[in-house]
Amino acid sequence: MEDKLTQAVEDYLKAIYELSQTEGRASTSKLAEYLEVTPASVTGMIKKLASANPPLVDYQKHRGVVLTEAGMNEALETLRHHRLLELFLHDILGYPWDEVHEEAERLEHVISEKFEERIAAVLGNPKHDPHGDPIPRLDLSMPASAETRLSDLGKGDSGTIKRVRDTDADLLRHLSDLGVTPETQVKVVDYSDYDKNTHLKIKNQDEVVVLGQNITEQIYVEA
Amino acid sequence: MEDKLTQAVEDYLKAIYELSQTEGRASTSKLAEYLEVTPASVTGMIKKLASANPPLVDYQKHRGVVLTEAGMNEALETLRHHRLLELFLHDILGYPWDEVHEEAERLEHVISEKFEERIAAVLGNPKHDPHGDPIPRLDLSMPASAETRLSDLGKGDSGTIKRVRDTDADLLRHLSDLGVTPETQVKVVDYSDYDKNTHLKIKNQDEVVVLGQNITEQIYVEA
DNA sequence: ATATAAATTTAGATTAGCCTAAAGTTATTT
DNA sequence: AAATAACTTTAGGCTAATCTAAATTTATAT
Repeated sequence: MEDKLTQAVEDYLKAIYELSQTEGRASTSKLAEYLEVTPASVTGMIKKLASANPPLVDYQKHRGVVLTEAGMNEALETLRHHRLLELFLHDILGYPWDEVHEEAERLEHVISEKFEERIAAVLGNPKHDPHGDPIPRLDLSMPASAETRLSDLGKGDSGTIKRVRDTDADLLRHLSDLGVTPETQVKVVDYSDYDKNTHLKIKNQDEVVVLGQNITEQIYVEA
Repeated sequence: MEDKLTQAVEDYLKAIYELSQTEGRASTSKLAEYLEVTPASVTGMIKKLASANPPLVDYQKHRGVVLTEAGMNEALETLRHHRLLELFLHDILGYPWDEVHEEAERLEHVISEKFEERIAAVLGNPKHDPHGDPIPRLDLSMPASAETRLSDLGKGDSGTIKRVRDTDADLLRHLSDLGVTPETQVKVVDYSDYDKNTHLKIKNQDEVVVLGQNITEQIYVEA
């Protein structure tokens, strides 16, 4: 029962975790899309996860899956690896913001607990990765993190950028160019109901930047 | 033809490289022993390597394999990853001498060229790993390294430890305890023809240590 | 030169994770 | 409540890398 998990299993658990954040449960098709495999492959893997010992997911046919306690722990462990690695690549090895995700995606499955422990120490047991995502602690509890989306702010509201979803490297590069990175203070100077565009004044910068809703929904702030 | 190699293929090429160092060629059974798989598995993989495009080994039935130019380049590339990682784990993350090999063994297959480039830069383009093994350069040429074995020294000879074979963690721990590590200066104070034991005086140390031939053959010195 | 031992190869299975195509289930619309 | 659309599962295959067991080849010793 205590066999080491394969990389594919770790990826599935992480994906189920991510999708459950917004959806509550993870459907076969959403998982297939997220992992870029066919739905049939997902069904196959889900069955394995559900009949593992201990079971890693609760599975009801045609109704998708939810992580069990055991599955959640594995997902958080992998997530801790991933986010520590992202920060390590950025802070210690000088990777740019938008390149850390891809490299961490491969390394996370391969590093030992010792490696995890060492980079956590070198980084000073950090709470957030370079995109502002919270890093699960050693006991797998989660540090608090901003839940207000930039898209929720109205005209005149101010806040500090805390977090940007990290899956799209192009978007990260774009935001970095515009100066929209964690800890930046911003103010919504205008909002257009017609095209859902947010006009943003960035502290210490003259130009006002305009962001579409698809982008402002990916950015979290603290008022 | 330009597909990325699998981890197993990289391991085979590296093993063939290592065995070829001492044997000139790599036999099926030696490879099987080295890689801890059955000879049948080796035969299967060897056929694949030989019929790859471009071929990675020259294969003659019942006569073992030799690396081709292409195979040699892949082997050296993986070796560069491995040895850079060992030094990185030791110098930057504070791993003890005897634990770097195992971790590097897994990471070497997964890091990108960027990661390689970054750690090489952080380490200052080093020529040797923590065991004294030479690190292939970016162009895959090899820095010079000591070729005289400690077992070749006679009574009264002195030298500086330069290199210890890195595959056996217990041995490394043992030598570390005894104070036999790279750059240490030593003198052979006695040699027993009967039991092939070397009696070694270590600079700045009172006790004389006794090493069997199986060990002194794994250690390289510079006169 | 024949028998035996050692090394190697062949043949056939196994496992993990993926695929396509067909069949079945659930949800939505009229 | 029937038809259609959307989603999910089943069934059967594929590839990579391994295994065991049997067959073959090479080397060694009488």
